Amino acid sequence: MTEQTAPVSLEEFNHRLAEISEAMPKRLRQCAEFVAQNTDRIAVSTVAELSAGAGVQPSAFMRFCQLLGFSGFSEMQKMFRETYAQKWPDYATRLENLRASGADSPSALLAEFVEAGRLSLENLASSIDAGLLEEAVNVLAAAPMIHIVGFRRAFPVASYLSYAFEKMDIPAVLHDGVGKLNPRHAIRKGDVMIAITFAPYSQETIDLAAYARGLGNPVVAITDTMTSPLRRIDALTLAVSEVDVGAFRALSATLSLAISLAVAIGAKRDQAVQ
Amino acid sequence: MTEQTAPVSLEEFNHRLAEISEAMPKRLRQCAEFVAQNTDRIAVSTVAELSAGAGVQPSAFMRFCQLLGFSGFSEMQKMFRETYAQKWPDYATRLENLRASGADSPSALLAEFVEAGRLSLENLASSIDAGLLEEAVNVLAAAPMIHIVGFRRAFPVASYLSYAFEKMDIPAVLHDGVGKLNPRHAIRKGDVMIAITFAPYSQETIDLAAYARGLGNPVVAITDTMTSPLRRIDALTLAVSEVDVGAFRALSATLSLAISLAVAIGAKRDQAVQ
DNA sequence: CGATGAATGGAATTTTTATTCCATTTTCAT
DNA sequence: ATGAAAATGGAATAAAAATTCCATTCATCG
Repeated sequence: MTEQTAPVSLEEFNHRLAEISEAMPKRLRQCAEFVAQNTDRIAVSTVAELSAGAGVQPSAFMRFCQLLGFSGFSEMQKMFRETYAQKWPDYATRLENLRASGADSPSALLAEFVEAGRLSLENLASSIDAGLLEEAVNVLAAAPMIHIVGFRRAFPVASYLSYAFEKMDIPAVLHDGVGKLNPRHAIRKGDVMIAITFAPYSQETIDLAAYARGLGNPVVAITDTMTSPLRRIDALTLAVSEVDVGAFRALSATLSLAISLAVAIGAKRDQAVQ
Repeated sequence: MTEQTAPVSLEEFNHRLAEISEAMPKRLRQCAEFVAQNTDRIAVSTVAELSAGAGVQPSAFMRFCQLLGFSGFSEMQKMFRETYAQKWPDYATRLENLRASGADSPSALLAEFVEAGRLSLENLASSIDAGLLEEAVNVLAAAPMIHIVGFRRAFPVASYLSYAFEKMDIPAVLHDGVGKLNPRHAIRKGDVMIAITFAPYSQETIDLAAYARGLGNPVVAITDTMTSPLRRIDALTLAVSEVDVGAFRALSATLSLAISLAVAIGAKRDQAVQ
């Protein structure tokens, strides 16, 4: 009376999982959640390991397998082991495969961007000036209000920072240019600004940063080179260089820097409060 | 008196195998032969299966494992399973250590995020379904208009896509929720939507995607697991899992996927025009 | 052509892992 | 609140797999 369907492929499996995982009791949903996020481990793990990962008892995991239509864990694992061969190759091989799938196929492109991202991250880690970064964190952690500005390619970074600050209850405004309002009046003396811009530098960002600097406020710049125009206004400059793919440039390194900055500021503030 | 070396990586393993397989007795050479040709099965097979495949007795296979320097088959298999599995398990621990050792300086944090970003990119490369990706590109390249929706943590991704499409002169609208206008009327039959959301999934995104789907329009989802609610509305789901640092999660992999998608769409459209 | 030591096959044993069962707790409708 | 049904945890049991052991075979050398 248990089985209705027994998924025979990954797609079927995922489909079924999505289909029924809503209507599951707590523990079983935990299993679904964990499995969805760690599908690749099923083939090489034991019930004990997986159930521990999901934070449930082995017996619960067992029931989960049965709910999906398998007779038990072994049968489910068997399905994954059979489809395992393709997933096996390691990162390098896999990247090769993606590349090989046709010069300008989406997957080949993805492989390029992944590689570029990894290189950018490496660069970032080795080129960042720890002293400058720490100084920026200190200045920002002490700020009564943080203003964030960044347009065009820098806007995703700005909005991500804004999101992170909101999550951590750190007062921050994102100057997003909506409605072409003049945002300058929101900037008070003592506030700190994070200005983000890359070549070709957007004038609005530079202007706003210059204005803030004119008030004597500190400005932290996230930009692409040390010779960026933000340098001229004496901003605390954090330089990130992204490796590009053809004419395109991703944001992996920049965003990693941004999130680190945000979390470090959050940590610092918490310390200060205690 | 058994062990001399115990290989700890695939390279070491292959090396050792080549090194000693010359001087092996018949049955053990059969094992070596078979293993060299079916390395990928080791992680997911039993001694019985492998020995049968090699045409020898389980006990012979056992001796083969020991000759290679392992205590037995289990130890050898463990090596293969670990090589395969993604490396995040000890992440929480590492962060603990970081905190404990007082090394939660901004640069240490940055190092963590960089590492997490690199792992996420690796995972992305090895988990993406090339077929699905291509399908998504095809659907989007043919769209008269692309609608992009993503809030909160997904918003940077959405805005980045919007920027990329603008650069490439691809008609696209970013539904940014400004002014709480009801954006549904902008969606026409035949348009395609890119919906981006991560747990905890934002209702607005799901609703809008469901609405578009209700019109019969295709929806491409960028989300975190295969069990995401977007799956339910039968969206073309591209799953990306980001490795997180403590409670925080960057966007390296997601953005790389997004930019690849955008550029691939641009390329495809250019082709079509010519 | 034997004697000796390495190699082998297969069964016995041990260990690990999956699965079931049931007492207890939680949830929910009444 | 109260009882019925569903869900859960944990231990008991069954099954499967790994490992060892030893009698037998095979190759080698005097």
